[in-house]
Order: sequence, then C-alpha cells, then structure tokens
Amino acid sequence: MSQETETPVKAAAAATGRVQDPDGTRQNIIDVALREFAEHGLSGARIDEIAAKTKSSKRMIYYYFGDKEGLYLRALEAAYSVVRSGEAELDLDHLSPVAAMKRLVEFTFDHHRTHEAFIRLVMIENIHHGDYLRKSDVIQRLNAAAIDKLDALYERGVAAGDFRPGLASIDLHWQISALCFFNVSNRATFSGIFQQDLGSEEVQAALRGRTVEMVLRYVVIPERLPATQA
Amino acid sequence: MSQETETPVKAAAAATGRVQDPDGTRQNIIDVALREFAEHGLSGARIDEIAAKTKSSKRMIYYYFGDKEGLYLRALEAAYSVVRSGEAELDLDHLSPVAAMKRLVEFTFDHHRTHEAFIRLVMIENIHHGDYLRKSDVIQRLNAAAIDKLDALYERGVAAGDFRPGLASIDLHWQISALCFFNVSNRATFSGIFQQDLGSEEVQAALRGRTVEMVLRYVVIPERLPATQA
Amino acid sequence: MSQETETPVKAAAAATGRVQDPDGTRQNIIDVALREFAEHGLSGARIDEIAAKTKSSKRMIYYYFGDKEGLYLRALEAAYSVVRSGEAELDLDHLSPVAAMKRLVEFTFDHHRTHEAFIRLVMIENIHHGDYLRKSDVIQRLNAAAIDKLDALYERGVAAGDFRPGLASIDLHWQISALCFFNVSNRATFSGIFQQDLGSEEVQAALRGRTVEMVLRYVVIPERLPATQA
Amino acid sequence: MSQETETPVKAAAAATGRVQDPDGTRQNIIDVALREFAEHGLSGARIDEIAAKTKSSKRMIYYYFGDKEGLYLRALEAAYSVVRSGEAELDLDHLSPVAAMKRLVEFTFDHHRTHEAFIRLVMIENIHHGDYLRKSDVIQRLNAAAIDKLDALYERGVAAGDFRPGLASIDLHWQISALCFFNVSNRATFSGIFQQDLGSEEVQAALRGRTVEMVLRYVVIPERLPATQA
DNA sequence: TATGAATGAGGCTTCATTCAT
DNA sequence: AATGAATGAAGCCTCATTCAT
Repeated sequence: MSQETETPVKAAAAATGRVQDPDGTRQNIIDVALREFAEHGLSGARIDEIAAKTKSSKRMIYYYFGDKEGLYLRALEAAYSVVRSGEAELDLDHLSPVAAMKRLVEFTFDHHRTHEAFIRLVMIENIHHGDYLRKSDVIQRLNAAAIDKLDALYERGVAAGDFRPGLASIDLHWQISALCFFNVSNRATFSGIFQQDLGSEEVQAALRGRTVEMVLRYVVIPERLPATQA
Repeated sequence: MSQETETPVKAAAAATGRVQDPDGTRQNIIDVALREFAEHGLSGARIDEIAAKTKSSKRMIYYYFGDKEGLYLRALEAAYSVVRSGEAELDLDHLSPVAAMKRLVEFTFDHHRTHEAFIRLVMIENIHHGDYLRKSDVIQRLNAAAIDKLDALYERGVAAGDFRPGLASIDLHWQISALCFFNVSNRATFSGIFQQDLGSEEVQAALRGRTVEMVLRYVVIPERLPATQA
Repeated sequence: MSQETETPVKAAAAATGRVQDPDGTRQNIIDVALREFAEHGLSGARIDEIAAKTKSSKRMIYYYFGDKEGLYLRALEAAYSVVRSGEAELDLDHLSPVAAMKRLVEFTFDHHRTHEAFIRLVMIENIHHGDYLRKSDVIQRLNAAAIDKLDALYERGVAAGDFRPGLASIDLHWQISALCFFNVSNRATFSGIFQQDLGSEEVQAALRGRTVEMVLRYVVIPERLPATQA
Repeated sequence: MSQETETPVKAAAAATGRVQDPDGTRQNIIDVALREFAEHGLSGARIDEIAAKTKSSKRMIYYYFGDKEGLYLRALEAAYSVVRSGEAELDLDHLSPVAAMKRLVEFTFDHHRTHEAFIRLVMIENIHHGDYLRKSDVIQRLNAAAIDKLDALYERGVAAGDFRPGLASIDLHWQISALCFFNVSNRATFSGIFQQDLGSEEVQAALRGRTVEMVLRYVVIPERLPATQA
C-alpha cells in the first residue's frame, strides 16, 4: 500500500528516524487509518488510537486531512485504489471464454477474500448510505473501468457461441460481486447462526467452486459447460 | 412491531392515568433502539437520542437493559425475531418444486428488501465480528429452523426429478441469501459507483427476476426449467 | 445577582454542600461566567476556568447552556437584567425637572461606574457586532422600557418651561450613555495616554460634575440653569 | 496605509523576481494584522489567518515580531500612528474660535467614524486594561501632542471672549472623545436595543449635529452661540 | 530571507452512566 | 416504576509556536 521510491529525503528520513517526509507521513497515516476504520467503523475508530499507531502525531492528521471525516474519505479512496490496481493485473485474453469466466470469478472470490479491510470499509460506507463515496471524484474515476474486462469477455463469449446472448455485463458484475462480497461480509453471522466456521480452507474452496458453478450455469450455454459442471 | 395486547396491568394503567406498563415500555424502547442502531451502528447510536425518541426515559433503558450493549443485543434479537416470524408465513407445499423454489427466492428477495433495518443490523453485527449474535441463545434458537423449509423443498424437488441431486440446502441458502442480502446492503455504493439508482421499482423487478433465474439454473435440471428461463 | 429564596431543597443543598439544586447551579454558573467573560472576552474566557470557579462542573455548563456561546448569551442577558433592575429603583417624581435630570445623570454615571463587568460585556458584545444581543428576546424586552423614565422626565421639564422643547429622549439617552459609558470603557487607554489615573475618587467626582453640567447645559433653558452651572 | 516608496532594494527585488523587501513585508503583515485584530480581538485573531492573508508567511511573523503579542502591539501602534497623522492635517487657525470648535468636533466625529478599525483596537486594548499601550513608547510620544491643537484653540476662544474660562482642555478632549468614540464603539448594541440602524447617513448627520451642539453649548458663552444653536 | 512540515499543550464538546428524589 | 440532575472519562479539534531545509 505504500510503495516507497527511494529519494534522498526519504533515505535521510529512514536513517534518522524522524525527518520531514510529507508523502511518507501522509501515506503512513492513511495506512493506519484504513485498518482502524475497517476494524471499528467511522464513529468507532479513535483518532487518538490512529495517531498512536502512526509514525507521526495526532496533530499531523489534522494538518493533512482536516478532520476525521476527511481522513476516512482518503482511507476509503486508498482502499478502492489498492483493490482496483490489483484487479488490473488479471489477464484473461489468452484463455477461452469459459475458462476466462471461471478465472475471473475465482480471481474475484480470492481477491475479496484477501482484502477484508476493503470489504469492511465498503460495508461501513454502505452503513453511511454511500455519502462519502459519492463525494469522491477519485473513486468515481477508479471504478469507471471496473467492468471493462468483464464486458470484453462477455462479448467474446457470445461471439464464440459459448455464452447466452442478451445479458448485461453490469448485471453479471452485480451477481459475481454479490456472491464474493457476501462470502466475506457476512461470514461472521452466517458462521454464528449455523455453528460452523466458513473461513476454513476447505469450506472456502467449496464455496469458491460453487460460486464459479453458479455463474457458469447462468452464463454459459448448457452444451458448452465443462464436464465438471454438467 | 409492538402489537399491544390488553392486560390487567395495562387496563389499570389506563385507568389511573399513570403509565405502568413494563412490557409496553420495554418494547417501545426496543423498537426505537432497533431503528437507531440500524441507522447509526452500535457506536454511532446515541443513548440520549434513543431515550428522547422513546415514550419513557434514559433511566428506564438502564433499568431494563443494563447498558448500551445490552440494549443493542435485545434490538438485534428483536430484528431477527421479526424477520423469522415473517418467514414462517410462507407456504410452499401446494406448489410444484420449481414453482416453489421460484416463490421462495422471490419471497426472500422481497423480504430482505422490505426489512432494511434488519439487513443493516446484520451488517453492523458483522462489523462487530458477530460477537453479540454469538452471545444470544434467542437468535441461535430462532435460526435453527431457518432452512428447514428450504431443506424440505429441495428434497421434494430431487425426488420429483426436477432438481439436481447432490446439493446441500445450507449452500443453497447461502447463495440465495448472498444475492438477496447484497441487493440491500450494497445498494448505496453500487448505485454510487455506477451512477444509477438501483432502488427504483423497475431495476428491482429486473434484479429479482435475474436472481430467481440464477438460482433456478443452478438447481433445476435444464430440461425442467420453465420456458421463460430457457 | 443570585438572590436565593429559601426552599427546602436549597436548605438541604446548603447543608450538605452538594445536592441537587438546578436553579442554584444555573445561577452560580452564570455568575462566574459573567465575570470571566467580562474579564477575558468571549474567545479569551476559558470554559475550564469558568468550571473551576463554579460550585459544579464543566459538564453542567454544557448540560444547561449547550455550548460556550449559549453560556455567553445567558451571561450577557444576566448582565443587562441586573443593570436594568437596578435602574428601576431610581425615583425622580418628587424632584423638580432640573434636579431630577441632575439626579438621573448622576445615577447613570455612578451606576455605570459600579457595574464595570456590565460595561465590559457590552464592549465585548460590540466587538462581536451585537450578534448575540440581537438573538436575545430577553434583552429586547428588558430595554424596551429603558428610556421611559427619561422620556417622562423630559416631557415634564418641557411642560414646566425648564427644558428646551424639540429634543428626542432617545437622543438624550444616547448622549448621557456616551459620556457615562466612555468613563468606564476607555479609562485604561485614556489614563495611559495622558499619564494620569482617571479612576481616583477626586477625578471621578470632577468628571461626574462635568457630565451633569454638559447635559444640563444641553437640555435646560439657560435662565433656568442652577447657579452652580451658570 | 502601505504607501510604498521606490527604493533600490525594491527595484532589485522587482528585477530579480524574488521578493526581498523587508520593510514592505513588515508593513504588509502589520496591515493585515491590524484588520484581523480589530475584527476578532487579541485572543480571537488567528496567526494562521493573518499569515494566509499576508503576502508572506507565518514564519516571517515570528521572525519580525517575535510572537502574537508583539505583533498586536505593533498593530496597535500603527493604528494610533495612522489616526494621529490624519489629525495633523486639520487646520483651525484661519477660523473664528466658535467656528473652529465646530470644525474640530465635526472633524473628530468624522475621523472616528471613518477609522473603525482604530476604534475597535482601542476597545480591545481597553478590554486588556491598556496593558500593551502602556508598554509602548511610540504611542506615548504620538499622543503627547494630541490635545495641543485643542488647547491652543480653547485659549484663543477664551481670549476672544467667546468661550467660558476655567475649563481644562483635557476635559474637553475627554468629552468630545466620549461622544465621538461611543458613536462608533457602541453602535451595534445601541442599534440592536432600539431597533434602528444608527449607521445610516441621515442618523449620522443628526448625531453629528447634536454632538457639535452639545459641545458648543458647554464651551461657548450663550450670547456667542451661533443662531442655529440658540 | 523564506517555506512547508511538524509539534505539545490545551481548547471545546460529547459520551455512557449514575445519583438523589 | 420513574425522573431530572449530575458526573468523569474521553472524544475531536485548534492554537501558537518551532524545526529542517
């Protein structure tokens, strides 16, 4: 989250331990804040606690972010930014449409699962009715290209005769997201109610498989389904 | 949520003019608390605000519920209780397996959609890692029978040759829940990012249809799918 | 400023030293706040300092007055209230118009001089462009009758042929106020610049005499001026 | 307030593009500080705000003035300096004593009215018991000659038989100041209480006329009063 | 001479909770 | 059973000031 590029200033900072390094200070605060807000929510997080876990001070939080809400917004943006940049690494072009779709769903499932802080921030943001997300130009821009990959893949699959025509990729995105998001967001209550730990590797592998299956059965023409799904 | 039944105590209370209705007072507090916790979260909700919206006073909250967390737990239980009792009214036995499954998904979709406070409380509870839910015997009991209906239906469908065998009803429940829950829980951010209001009647109707379709394609044997889904 | 009427509750409060006494608590806070705001201004006064000098706590300030500005407003109202009720004791009817006018000016001069906290609060309020005063219904009401006495006196004097006709009592009030107010409000800088202490009894007596003389020469017909002023 | 005169240094600064104009920087800071202190008081004014409105930076304020109080003192001195130098332009010698006195009062009235920032700083300084003024040699010197003009005029008027003998010019100065100062300093509260705007041109003209009248009636022998005042 | 980054102390306010009646 | 008054701890935020470059 904080890929530092080596500069003289930062080198000095690293050496002495406490020299001026605006970007480093900012990023460090955001990193800590992201974790704290993800863990405790906007009202539950404590500025004092965030400051304490930071390399700098409470005062600097206000210096750079104005107030608690300003910091929360930057943390939210950082979370989206990290996740989206991770998604960019996914390469589907060399796979057949069906294999690519399988890969996409698996990737999304794993990606959500390994970015719990992001999931929790999105939950928290929804509790706040999306008020902060709506204020952020950054997030708007980041997500503009979020479904481009899926869109291209779907068109390719339809052209190849593998996918059912007539679906909208934003709807597909919604469905994939729902399953992958819920797996992380509601694990605690679901596990609690049905008295079983959904977080274990075996259960997760099974859930992942069923999620892939569900999406493929929805999108792929029955005859083109892989044998394991038939 | 607070259907009052006439009791001697309440009659007396009404007669003397003094409000002496323990159960009514308790229930009224819970009703208010449920709304406030659903809106603002556990740390975001304010005891003062809850008390002010109550027919009684802050002192009574502590008298009946001990502290803020105690009140939150009761509100959470009340939310689950209301939702589960609503589900009990669903009658699937007179429908064919496929029609019944369609009905079940539609019901779940609508039920979640019309019980936003419940959804939000579950989100909040997940933010708290399910700590309070785990403490509650009431919720455990309530949910024990939550998937009985689905279980019975699935068995009936398999026996009739309509459903694929080999699925676990708890998994089906997970998948249906994921789609229906996400529809409410993440509407704000999803709408925000893709710049369209997912809450409108038309969009909701479409989402509902696709959710049904996704489940049916997953469960029902292709040949037995209704024409509209083929 | 805090005329307490003996009640059982207050008797108990006085006995134990710290029992519930809302009015007493409120009044005590206002008394302290009035002094602190008069001494340091709105931004200069410290809530902590006010609370420390109070019989109760910082928390009670917010309980009763909401915030610092709310407390300031009540202190301002209290200051006006005290001054106006003091003025009510002045009885001019048994004196001749000229003697009464002399008496009125002397009274105003002394009254301002002995209510320095009030003067300072009014200065402070003027620094704030009268924003708080304008919000206060209480002050508006209090001052409605502020110049009634002067008005009646002036009319009587004109009718008796002692006073010049054609003056407006609000203008007279303005002039008397200016001289008596300035005596207190600007004493520090005036003394500082001209290197003499204007606060001594002798200088004050002289200033008072000249103030009376200035007003009488302005209002009274020359022939009717008392010998000492001629 | 900051009439810049061309100097070699400034020329160089303009040439190189780098701002290197100590006096200009200092004066600019004082100008801004004067306005801010006048508007918000010593404790109410913000160093950050002053710095922001300055052409230079916060660091320069500390470099030139040491601390906030040092800056306030220089601003106070600047305010007195500006006002006194304005007064120097008043020429009374070519007028008759009575006309000159009228002119002096009118001038003072207008001068105060058009230098509200000065008036407010004096109010603020009085709130601080004149502590800073007393520290300033500059102000002491400036004001030494403040009443010389009035003194000379009064002596001339007495010699001409126009003015009453036996008055002290410092007392006259006090009275004139009181009326002219109050007109500005207490306009907000006076307007607020009597629900009329004292700042309008008409009302100000009337107040000015009455102030002149009051002073003339106090100083001038009745027979020598101008017809309009009789 | 000049600047942006950094700071510690202290300011105002809010919170869940308890007390006295 | 019920109420308004009271509280201590802790929360968010701001201030004048200094440091590193």
